[in-house]
Amino acid sequence: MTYTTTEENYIKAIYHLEHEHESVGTNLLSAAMQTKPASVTDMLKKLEAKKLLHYEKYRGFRLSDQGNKLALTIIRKHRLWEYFLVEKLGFNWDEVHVLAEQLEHVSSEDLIRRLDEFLEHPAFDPHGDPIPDVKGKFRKINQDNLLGLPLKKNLKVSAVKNQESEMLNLLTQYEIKIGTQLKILRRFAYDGSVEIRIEKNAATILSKQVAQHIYCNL
Amino acid sequence: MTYTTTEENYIKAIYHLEHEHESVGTNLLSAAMQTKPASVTDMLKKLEAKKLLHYEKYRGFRLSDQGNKLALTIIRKHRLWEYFLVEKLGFNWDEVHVLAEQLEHVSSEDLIRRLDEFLEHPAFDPHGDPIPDVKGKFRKINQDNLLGLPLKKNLKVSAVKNQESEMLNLLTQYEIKIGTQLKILRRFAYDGSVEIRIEKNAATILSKQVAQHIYCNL
DNA sequence: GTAACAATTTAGACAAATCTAAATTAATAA
DNA sequence: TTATTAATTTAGATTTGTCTAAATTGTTAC
Repeated sequence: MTYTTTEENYIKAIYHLEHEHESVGTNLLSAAMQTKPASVTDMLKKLEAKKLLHYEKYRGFRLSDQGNKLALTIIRKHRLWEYFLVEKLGFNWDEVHVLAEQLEHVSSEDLIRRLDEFLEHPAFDPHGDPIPDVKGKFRKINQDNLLGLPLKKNLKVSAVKNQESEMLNLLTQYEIKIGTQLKILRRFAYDGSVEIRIEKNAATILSKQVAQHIYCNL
Repeated sequence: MTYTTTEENYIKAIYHLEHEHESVGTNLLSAAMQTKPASVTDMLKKLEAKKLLHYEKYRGFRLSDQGNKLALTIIRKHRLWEYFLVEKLGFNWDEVHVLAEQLEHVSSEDLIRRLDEFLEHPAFDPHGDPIPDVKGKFRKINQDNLLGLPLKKNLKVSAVKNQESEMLNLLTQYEIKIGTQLKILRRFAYDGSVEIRIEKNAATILSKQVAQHIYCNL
């Protein structure tokens, strides 16, 4: 079975939404896909016909096993390409997401197998997200964001869960990247901002919006 | 200006046909694109509107300067990816054409610039075809096929101008690749076949169909 | 329990790239 | 030069993914 780029993008979006929200509906999906709810309904029917999801009209939908598997292979391709772009071609980590969105739809199992080998089977992409293996398995890591982690502990940044250039640029400004050592000094209830010390530098305050996307290992 | 994958494929096909035939028409192009002549006419109008070619109905068409430039950037991308697939990922030269057809449509000047750098500016792809530089310039080489080259001279294979897997497989069988040394012993007028000696091996006879696609430097 | 509202779906239309069948133009051959 | 043939184009339809506007279903507040 082969799938169009659009179909693949829907499947990927549904996968991510299912992991970020406990309930996913037509409206939420249409926002994520930047289309209208009516268009989503049309596509849901098509994806159900292809057995990529379970769907009952007006009641909801969720990925089938097959859909889940497809999502993982797309995510695997995306993250391998991101790793390639940063490690081999020297891109900055904030430039690669858009490119990987194109490359992830190139269809060839053989290509991905060889790319994975060439890159020596990386386990994490440049943003710290785990790369699924051929079977869709990936390392589960215990991580939380700066809003939930304990104070005064030595932490190491393990992931950044927002791929927008503006966000990643800001992090470069703060000198925060994957692997950066930091300590949470305190939280301000008023606006949810977080004071941290990065390595041995002076303390800085991160807004809640920024802090919630920075993850460290427990 | 951005172009759809289909538009790019038309432009690339027209470029190649213009270099292989002195006259290119709707029928020839439709055969190359595996579509019907009527579809070609529709696309010609669209490409003219985008100023990629000059077109007068019933009279003919040819690439404009802009179209020519676009063709060269697509060919550049295609050949760089082929080089990458063979040299870095270890593909055989007969497997890469189809993959490169997908990769060539990934749009990012930056990506190609970096890929070119990573590969250390290769001048020829794995089939011996020259890779255009950023400005669309490429090394002109004096080469001819085994039907036109002189007898009894030491020759070196510089290109194979047929990317079908069956053809390239056959060459592997004969142990012919880019750089192979050979000598033409004689030609048989009856069927156009050519007797050659490859390196120090026993003599073999190649059919006309095969011989015409093997090119050597003069 | 039902009225109001929100979420979702249907109906009908459109652009891109294609098709078939019919019409038109150009080339050629007598 | 004109008739025939070949090449090309037009007309009208189809598929994919999208849209708007209207209808339907489900949920929630009273």
